[in-house]
Amino acid sequence: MDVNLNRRPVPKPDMISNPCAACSVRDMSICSVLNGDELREIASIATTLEFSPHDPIIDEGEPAEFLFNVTGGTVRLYKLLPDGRRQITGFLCNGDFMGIAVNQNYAYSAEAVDRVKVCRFARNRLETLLDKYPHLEKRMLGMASNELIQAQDQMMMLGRKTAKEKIVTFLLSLSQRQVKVGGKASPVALPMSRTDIADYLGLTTETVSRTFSLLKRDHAIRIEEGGMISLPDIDSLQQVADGY
Amino acid sequence: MDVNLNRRPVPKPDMISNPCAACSVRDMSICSVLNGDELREIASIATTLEFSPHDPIIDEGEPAEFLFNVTGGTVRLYKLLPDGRRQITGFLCNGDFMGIAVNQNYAYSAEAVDRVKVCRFARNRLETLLDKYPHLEKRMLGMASNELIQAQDQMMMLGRKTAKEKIVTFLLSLSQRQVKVGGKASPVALPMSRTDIADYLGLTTETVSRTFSLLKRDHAIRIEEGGMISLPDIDSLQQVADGY
DNA sequence: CGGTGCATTGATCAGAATCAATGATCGTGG
DNA sequence: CCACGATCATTGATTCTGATCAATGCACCG
Repeated sequence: MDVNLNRRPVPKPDMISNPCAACSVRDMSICSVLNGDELREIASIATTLEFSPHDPIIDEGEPAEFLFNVTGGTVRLYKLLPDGRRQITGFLCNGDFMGIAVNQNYAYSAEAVDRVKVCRFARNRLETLLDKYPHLEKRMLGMASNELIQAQDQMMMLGRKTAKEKIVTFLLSLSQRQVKVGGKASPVALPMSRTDIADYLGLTTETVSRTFSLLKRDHAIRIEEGGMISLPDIDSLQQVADGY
Repeated sequence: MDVNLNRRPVPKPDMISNPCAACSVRDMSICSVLNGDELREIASIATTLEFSPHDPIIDEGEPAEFLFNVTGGTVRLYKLLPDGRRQITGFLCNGDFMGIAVNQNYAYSAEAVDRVKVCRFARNRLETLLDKYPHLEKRMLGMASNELIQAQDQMMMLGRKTAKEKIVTFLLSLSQRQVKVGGKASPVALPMSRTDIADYLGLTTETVSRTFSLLKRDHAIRIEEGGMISLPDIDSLQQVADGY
């Protein structure tokens, strides 16, 4: 997913005067509701950062000083129990906003899955902007609503679906996400490890692996070059995911 | 949707001029940020309704015409799979807002657990008010944030906790809720059935029942008059809930 | 080449589900 | 007022899904 390994892109002229205007994920992010001047203003409080795989981005419990917009790569959000059990609450990518669910302190941790680019805002300065631009605040509320809906689907998955249903639901959600950002539905990229998938679905790595093997055997999925997974019959997978 | 079975309550005098000012849950609800005039205004677009146990309040998939504030009783939010498996995504009570996680259509269903009172707003009229009063919108965003944090805790519970940990976590959350609305921590009221608890925790009724028996045997909980559950040692229960 | 980390596969186990029966509670009507 | 039925909760016996324990395979990299 945009693994820009070595060099960073050479800034184009318009990126210097108004970098956010040239942002590739602007349409999907909170920034989609901002006009040119507003974009310039938000650019002035934004810092772009890059993270390597496994780098921590935020730590649960720390003061919530910053909010983030993911502009490249994949981020995992997770919580830990004292004995080390981990629940990944979501994978974020292009355009996703990180830090809505925050009071004084972060309620979860975040790490880079692959090479990640983010846009970072100081919390208090972003809040000033929110006060100034109610339509930005409205946009945030809209994004929070969507996250809540997703969270409920996730609860259904964790509480009531079988291992097979979970895996298929997961693959379909990745597929839909790819479509939403303008990609193809079928060969799905899996940047995260089996352990990550397990901790997201409430399973173990072994069960994830076995379930993949099962789906392969039944020709419900096929492994392509570079670990991409193709979904030959999305409709029938959707039936499986919904428990029919 | 509007299943107001018999009669509605007789309004008291102050409820007529400004019913919301007298609302017992105002401090906890979205309305806490509104002043006298604003309260009068929101009152003008609000309808109070009552529901009996098991009455449907909203239906997943229906157009999201209304939003609600719970002012009494307990509401269960849930989603269903086609084969009938149910996941309860939350129990709402006094002061909770219902409908943040809503686009054009409701993303979940809601039913009355016991006798429920709500304040109902037409969605479009409430949105007009949100545009007019940015601090109300800010309040909504704050409530949405809190719901997201809760949702993440819920995911951790569903995905990674054992049956015993789930039940104890659940009891403690009820206890904390009681404290938040000004009640006592220890004898906890359980208005919902074992089946509801099971569908909330991703368990079966039998497992819920067995786990209660286990906790009773170990003197971790005690059943009081009227089905109230007392928690003799909240600190040690907290240890269990956190998986130590 | 050998090491390290990740994925797969196998064997066994355990926690919770399922199937089944009994018990408690409550509302209703005789 | 009691008896009956309905609903819900509890308990027991058994099954089964997914976890755990363990070994092997595979790819990447110094």
